[in-house]
Amino acid sequence: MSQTVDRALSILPLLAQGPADLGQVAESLGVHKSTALRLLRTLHEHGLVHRQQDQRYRLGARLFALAQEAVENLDVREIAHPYLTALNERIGHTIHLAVYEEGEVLYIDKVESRYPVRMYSRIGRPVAITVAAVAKLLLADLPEAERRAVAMKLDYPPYTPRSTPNAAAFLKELATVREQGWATDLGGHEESINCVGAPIRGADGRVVAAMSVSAPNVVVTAEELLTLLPQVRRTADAISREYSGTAPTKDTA
Amino acid sequence: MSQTVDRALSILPLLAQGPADLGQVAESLGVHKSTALRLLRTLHEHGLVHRQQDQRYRLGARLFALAQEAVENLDVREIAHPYLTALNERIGHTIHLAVYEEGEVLYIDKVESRYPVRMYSRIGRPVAITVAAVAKLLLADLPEAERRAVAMKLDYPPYTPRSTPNAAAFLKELATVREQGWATDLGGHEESINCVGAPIRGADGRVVAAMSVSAPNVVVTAEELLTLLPQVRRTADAISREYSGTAPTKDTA
DNA sequence: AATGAGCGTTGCGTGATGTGCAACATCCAT
DNA sequence: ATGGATGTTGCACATCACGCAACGCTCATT
Repeated sequence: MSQTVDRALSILPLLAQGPADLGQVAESLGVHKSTALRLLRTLHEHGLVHRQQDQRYRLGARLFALAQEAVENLDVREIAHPYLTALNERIGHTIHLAVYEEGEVLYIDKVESRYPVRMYSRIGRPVAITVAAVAKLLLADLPEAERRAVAMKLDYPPYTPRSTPNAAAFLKELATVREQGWATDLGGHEESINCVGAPIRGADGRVVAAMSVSAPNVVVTAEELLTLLPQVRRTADAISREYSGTAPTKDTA
Repeated sequence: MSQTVDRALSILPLLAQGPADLGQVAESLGVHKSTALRLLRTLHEHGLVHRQQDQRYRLGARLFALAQEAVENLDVREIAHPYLTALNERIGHTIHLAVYEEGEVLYIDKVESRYPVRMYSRIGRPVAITVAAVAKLLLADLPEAERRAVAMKLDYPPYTPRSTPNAAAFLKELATVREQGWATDLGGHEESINCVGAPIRGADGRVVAAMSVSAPNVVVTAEELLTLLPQVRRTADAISREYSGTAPTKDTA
């Protein structure tokens, strides 16, 4: 890996948190100001970084454009969206769509309870990977080796008493999820929130995305939420069929 | 400018056009394959590029996550404020900045006529949503469905004879505003006060905020106030550019 | 005004670091 | 089996990125 590029790219997440001046960037990277300046200039020339008139640096328009392209390349999202809104109109609760990439699980779409808007709320944020239903679905489908590797190097924050406590429990849960073909998160992230989720599969049977329905238990109990599971699975299957081409392929090749 | 970083960043727009394999990347950059490999690896480690099953490279979802995080941490108010005070110093009248949130329109900044001091008189308070210029601008940009839903469940208080009387009239007004890209409130809230406003847009073109200039018609007539429209729009556009990270400065090219 | 602190910027000598090469590893089609 | 196309590795060279130190600038303080 290239040191220079590595440093330059490390600036991006830094600036994503908010504007920063040259000194702050240099300090965060642990390099001399002149070095940071050169890196920032290069990023600036490519439009990834923008300089506001107080001279502080921010992420630039080019990065937003690239992000747009990147998400357009995730064609699962495009295909799934109408199904998600349709399901949302029937059952009303919040619906998430997530993908696994490079050790992370990311929300790539969200349909808010009630309104079909607010699409850009928490989309893009990494998921609470050890507890979320969608995360379990995505990780459960990884090859044994990678699954173990990922599970081992995760942290297991005790969000609630029902959070997944450690790697062993997580792997066991993943095995269950893998077998039954659906997943839940019953108060594992926030005490009062329950989720049920189902996988979306590509033509080769591999899980390419996962969707879930979330609701606070003041609105529906966990048991009631589970009665929605068939609808969630049917929706996920419908998306899978369209994504992998119209033919309702069954067996994993 | 750093050559290595420059080359690495040049890969991103390349991949934005679609997936590419190592050879194609190397050729496009005019470098040896091994060099391209190292750059791609570094990008990969930062999650900016993703390797799909056929080993070709494409843009990574991390880009999306970064952009998302960046916009969440962006503060329109902070960015807009210097522009608002600058405009205020030129034209003197009261200037408002407002955003839409959860069915409401809220003032988030205000520069008082005459004094460039920030007065937190009504900041944070909901706007007279059926008549204010900023409210029209913000609601006009909502998706059709939500716009109708909001318009329907609003009250239409007859502040003055010129107030918006009902949902139908309001929706018609919103259509006009949407089309022309600016809005007015001519005595719709208080008989003697007129406003002209313009939208502030984010990188994706969506309206993230709206600004307006207000003046009592004992100081300037409605016609005179309208002559300020170009300045208001220019200011709003400048804020939009700054907000979305579009570089206004051009020198070394 | 004068002083100084803080910040961004510049030019430069040094050597760490990125570079291309060539050989190797895989895979697939012939 | 054989060849070609593609991704990967290790290495010697010199390019290119590094930190330093000095400069210019703005702003606040005296």
